Amino acid sequence: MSTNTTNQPTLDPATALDDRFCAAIRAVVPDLPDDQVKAHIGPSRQPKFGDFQSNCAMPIAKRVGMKPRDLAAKIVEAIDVSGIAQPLTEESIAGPGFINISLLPKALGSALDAMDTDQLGITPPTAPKTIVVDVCGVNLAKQMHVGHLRSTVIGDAIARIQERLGHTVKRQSHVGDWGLPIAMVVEQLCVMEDAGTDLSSVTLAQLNSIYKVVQAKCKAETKALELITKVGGHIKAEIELTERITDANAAMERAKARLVALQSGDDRSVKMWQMIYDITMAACLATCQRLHANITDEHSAGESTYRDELGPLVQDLIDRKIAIEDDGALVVRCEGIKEPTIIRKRDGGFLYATTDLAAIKRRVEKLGGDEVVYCVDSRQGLHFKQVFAAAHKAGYDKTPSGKDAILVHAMFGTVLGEGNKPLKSRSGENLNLTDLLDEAVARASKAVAEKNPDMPESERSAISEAVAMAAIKYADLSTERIKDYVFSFDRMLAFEGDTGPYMLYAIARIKNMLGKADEKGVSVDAAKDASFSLDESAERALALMILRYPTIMHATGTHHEPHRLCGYLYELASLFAKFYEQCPVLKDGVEESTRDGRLRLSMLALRVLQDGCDTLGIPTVDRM
RNA sequence: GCCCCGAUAGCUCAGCUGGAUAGAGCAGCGGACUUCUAAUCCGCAGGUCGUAGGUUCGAAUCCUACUCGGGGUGCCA
Repeated sequence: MSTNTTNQPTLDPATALDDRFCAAIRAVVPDLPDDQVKAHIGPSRQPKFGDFQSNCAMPIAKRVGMKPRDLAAKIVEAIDVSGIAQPLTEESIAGPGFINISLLPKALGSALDAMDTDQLGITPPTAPKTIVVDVCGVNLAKQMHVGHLRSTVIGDAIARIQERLGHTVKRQSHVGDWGLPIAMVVEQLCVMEDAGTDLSSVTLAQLNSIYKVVQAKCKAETKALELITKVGGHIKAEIELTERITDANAAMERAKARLVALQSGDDRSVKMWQMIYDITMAACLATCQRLHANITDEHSAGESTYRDELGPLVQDLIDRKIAIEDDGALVVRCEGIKEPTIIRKRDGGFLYATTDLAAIKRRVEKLGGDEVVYCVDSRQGLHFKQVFAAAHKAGYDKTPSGKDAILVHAMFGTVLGEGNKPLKSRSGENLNLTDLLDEAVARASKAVAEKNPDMPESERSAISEAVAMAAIKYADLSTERIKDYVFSFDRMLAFEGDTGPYMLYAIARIKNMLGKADEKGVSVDAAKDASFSLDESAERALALMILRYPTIMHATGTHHEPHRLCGYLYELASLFAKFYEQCPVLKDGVEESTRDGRLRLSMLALRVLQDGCDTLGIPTVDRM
């Protein structure tokens, strides 16, 4: 595949080389089918081999029955790389048939010039798409826990990346705000109010404990009773259990009745529900804001908003014989999936698959999604496989233009703690996200205070907050999302090596340098027109890395894998640190043209780092 | 039982969709701050890429089987 599949002019010299190589291949092997004309251009693994290499000779030679080195020789003879690279010769061919390429310094400079625009080489797509991203997904009356961290942080990053690429993004938070569990809480609050409890200042933490209590209360331990009855002889235990089950059943009945009342719009039930909704969302959206996740009220699309769409949807599926009755339940069967998708229970109730079908329909038909990306836990894998297949069978994935929308489950693994077990609090419950963030900030402020003893308290706390969020978000984003990852404060906030703070440090250093330039009377503005300084190997390495930015951004977007961009930014920051050590900029004795050329290179590196962090949703700081 | 996912240095992770001698960061050892921020940089050491086959010029990467770990699997979400 050519690197330039999106018909966008890319400034990466790799693209230009790609074109020249393809032309040469066509000239040398005219009969080769188009889909096999591939230049296989990539950056060199090692600087001694040059800047780029083409691996095209080996696969093509095999096709046409030539020796790879002979074919490479012919390509080298036929190719015209003038204006881009040093002329290619026999010497450029190495190993089994690699063709090594060194850019002309002039070409490297002009490629950087071309990239030095507001867009940093990422040009708008010729056909922008509308992409719906399912993020966050909190539940009413429940505090956010670590499980929500990934959906929020990764989901927001996926959304930002598509926005950066020039697509229209619509975030949707599928809030769990409907159904029996919520009705249980509503019922309990009604009971409490009847008993004279003042509910005007209830917090989410309190709702969370009420949620747990009512869950336990309604859970009938029928299995335990069966067991005891079977074993026999435990009359007392049997009576106790029977009583508890009777209580639980009664509580369940009241909850079900409350659900019916809520669904039919009963005034008091709805008011109580609204109160729970408001309290939950206020707290959760505040946490999203703290995480620098662009998720607000307007992105909330709770399950409750689909309530009037479920009945007609199910009827539609029945009418078109897509859904069939099976053992009293209504199911959709899809080819290649053993498990049927149940969309209506025997008792007539709908399930989460039903709501998700309605969500796909709305997201494609109403929101105009060409692509819908679900950033949800990998344990939902089968569920989404079923729902996507069912939606396709029903045609709910048809866009207004008649094409099938792309449905993607961008799944992520579990956050693990010590012993590689899912991260829990000491009491064994889900770890509260706010507590986790507070802990990170507490640790960050220690380090910030240590490094900056003279800094005013207000600035210090702002920096601590940003550094902590950057550390947590980078840790979450920088590994392949499908894998489980081990959460460790010590590693994240050691602030050394491959961490969020490393990136922030690189940015702060460049900004500081630019500030120093002003102090020294060196005009940063004037340096913006200087020609890049590219003689030193550290400068070239940094420049070549900068040029890869657009390509990396596209790859990150097509795969919905933020860790690709993280890895790139770390390499870029790392190359800048090397450049910083090896190439003095403002120090005495640096020639003016070199100084300005290095200033300009630093500024461009800064802008790419800043843009990359912004695109990932990682906050940055001016000092640290 | 069936299905999905994972396994790479002591630890935590990359490896750009098949390329040259498998790379980082921690931890360990040794160096570099009167000089643009040492939250940095340089060097040393550390590997049977879970196992066994296969595909080919070439495999951590693709195919098959197995082992171990995680998850899912008809009326919760």
